[in-house]
Amino acid sequence: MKTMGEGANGAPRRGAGRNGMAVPGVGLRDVAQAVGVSTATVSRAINRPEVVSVELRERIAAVIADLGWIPDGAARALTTGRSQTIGAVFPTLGLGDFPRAANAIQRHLLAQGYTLLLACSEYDPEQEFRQVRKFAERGVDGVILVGLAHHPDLVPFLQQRKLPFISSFVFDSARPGRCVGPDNHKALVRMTDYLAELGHVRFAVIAQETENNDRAGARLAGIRDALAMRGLAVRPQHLAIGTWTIEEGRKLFAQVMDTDPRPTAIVCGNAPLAVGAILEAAARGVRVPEDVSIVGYDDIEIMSHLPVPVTTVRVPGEEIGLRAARLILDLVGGREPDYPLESEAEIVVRASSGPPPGEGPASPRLHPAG
Amino acid sequence: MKTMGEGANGAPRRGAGRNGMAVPGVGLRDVAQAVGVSTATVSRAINRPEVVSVELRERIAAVIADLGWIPDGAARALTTGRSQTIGAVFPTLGLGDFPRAANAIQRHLLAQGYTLLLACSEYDPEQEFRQVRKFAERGVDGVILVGLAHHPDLVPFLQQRKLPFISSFVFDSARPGRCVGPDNHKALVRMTDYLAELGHVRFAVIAQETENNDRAGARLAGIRDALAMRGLAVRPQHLAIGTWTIEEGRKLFAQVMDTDPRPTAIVCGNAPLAVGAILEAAARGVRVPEDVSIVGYDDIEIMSHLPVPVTTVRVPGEEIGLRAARLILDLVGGREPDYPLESEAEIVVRASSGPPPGEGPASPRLHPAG
DNA sequence: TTGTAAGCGTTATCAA
DNA sequence: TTGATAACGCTTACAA
Repeated sequence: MKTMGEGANGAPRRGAGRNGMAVPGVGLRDVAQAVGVSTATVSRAINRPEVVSVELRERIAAVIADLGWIPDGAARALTTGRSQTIGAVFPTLGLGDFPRAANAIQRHLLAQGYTLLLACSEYDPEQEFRQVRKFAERGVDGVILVGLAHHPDLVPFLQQRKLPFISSFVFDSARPGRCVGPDNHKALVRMTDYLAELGHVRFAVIAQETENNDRAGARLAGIRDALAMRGLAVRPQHLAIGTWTIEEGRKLFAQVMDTDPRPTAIVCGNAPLAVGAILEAAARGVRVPEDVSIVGYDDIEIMSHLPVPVTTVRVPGEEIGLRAARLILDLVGGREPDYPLESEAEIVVRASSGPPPGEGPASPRLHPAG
Repeated sequence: MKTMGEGANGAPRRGAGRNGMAVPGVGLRDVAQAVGVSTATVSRAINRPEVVSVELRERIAAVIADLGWIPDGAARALTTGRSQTIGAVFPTLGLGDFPRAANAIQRHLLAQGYTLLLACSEYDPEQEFRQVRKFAERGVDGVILVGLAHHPDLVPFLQQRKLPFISSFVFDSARPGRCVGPDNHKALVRMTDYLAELGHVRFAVIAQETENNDRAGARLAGIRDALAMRGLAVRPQHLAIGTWTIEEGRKLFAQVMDTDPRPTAIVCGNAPLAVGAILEAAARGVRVPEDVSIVGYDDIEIMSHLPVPVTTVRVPGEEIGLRAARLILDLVGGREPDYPLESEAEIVVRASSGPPPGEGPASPRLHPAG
């Protein structure tokens, strides 16, 4: 068993350069050597500059730039126990506000010196869990999730490892401080109330599967609860569950419209479904909102540009992303958030919603799709 | 100076548990101790199982599962010099095929045990460079870029560090083996030829800024070259440059249509611009394709569902993502790719394109927008 | 303000 | 097939 002997002898410690990471062959030691100081000093110069004399600090900076040295994140993570890395798992990147939020998260993290690890669950809890495990392996300092419904082992896993995590795109007053987003239930209560006040009583819902999607579930519950307050309910044949494509929206729209009695208002659970519904209505010659009102969820750009602009719930994806990033960083840093975590989900009223057809002088209903 | 003394004495080496990474307090050593073997053996059991006796391998696996140990990526990266991590910088996640491709990359990387670091450049070369430097710091094993136009220092930076990198969403026969994607120039030559053969001679183009976007530049050049072959050119007032929103598409459509003579065919440089153009045409009562043909780029779902389905260039984003992932992994592993790197960009003809209005019996042109 | 040297949790090189 | 142990490149007490 021999001693470490490292600074002691200028031994055959490092040749021209091993590969390793950053710049092949240039490490902290080389910088230190070039400047003529110890590695500790160089390290301090980057991490706590105020503690190093100005003159030295500048000399060090010059050499670092000159050599093009970049600190090795792995080594740094190993010693500090922090990777300066946050993992986020989204259901998908191709839907609604997710890309916007991902972008915002990434931007804020970068500004704070953090890097985002991004993964998709494809609405599969197993896959989500797998991604999170991978993140843990990569040593992320925190995890951003979407929604509250996860693999049963996921939360215990995170807790056991003392990994801070938050849920985004949801707000649940029961879990303050760990959620950022809108209250999905409340948002759809409002939307439903809005339609009910317009006079609608026959509601149809076309939405995503709620199995592994608590947000979709909360929205559906919001509709039901708001209707129940008025003694109303969605007829079974007026409830159509599917995926999140325009194609699907067309299909489900057709499905709920081919019923008797027809609904007078259709609430769509996500943006593509709403787009599909609007487009299918146009294709079938169903007038919106004269024959039927259609409302959506998520105010993506197309919503306001369709031939019939769509009344929808505006979820501030950008804001949610920013707050999610701030919150997880605060949690990682052991700080208490002092900003609002619930995002207002605003109802944006556009041309696609109006009073039901039977309103006022009982006008004969058209059946252009028949 | 003292000796390492580690296995020698069961010294006060590790208490109940430091924080560090993975599971607080359980490391490779703990597993080894629990099984009653050396750390080396446990390490081998995970990395080269075939070299460890079956009996032992199983015992080790059991203990690992039991203790919930997850190898520390930082430590692993430090010793191996590989982080099992790939960085990708996209211009944005909210446009065309990027989300799809990102998704595909991520999926393939995960399947190979890699993790994706994702960042956005927002079409800013400075920001792209910054992101790449961050990646280098994190020790990524390879980098996926979009396009060929970058910050002048970017490629030298990558090369100096011997970091493998590829360009996606482009194909340039001059740089075989480092690009995956469609030949943007060729795609628009084809599209332009298609329109020219329909009889069009007055072309308008509404497209993105080409400053930091070689792909947009290549597409524009494709249009110009194809026209030049026929002795044609885009009139200055028929060239409108902007961003990538539906709103912008409407505006630019209006702009090029408010000219005299009007174009008979409008080529849009990206999907939102095309959507905007189609929608604005509808709003203005301009008939498509009777009054004007409109074609786009990127076959996102909405393209085929608009009131007038859009003729467009279908870029196989999923395929590009998958190939990008394979290619960068092959480069990292020192393998030669044996699969095609150029993706066919197919022209999908839909209702938005047809012969120019003046064709055949010189019919009087309508000016419904006037 | 700077230097010394002990780790951080793995992998990998020898030997056994 | 397994074990002992020296790195890996950095940060951080502790000393000076």
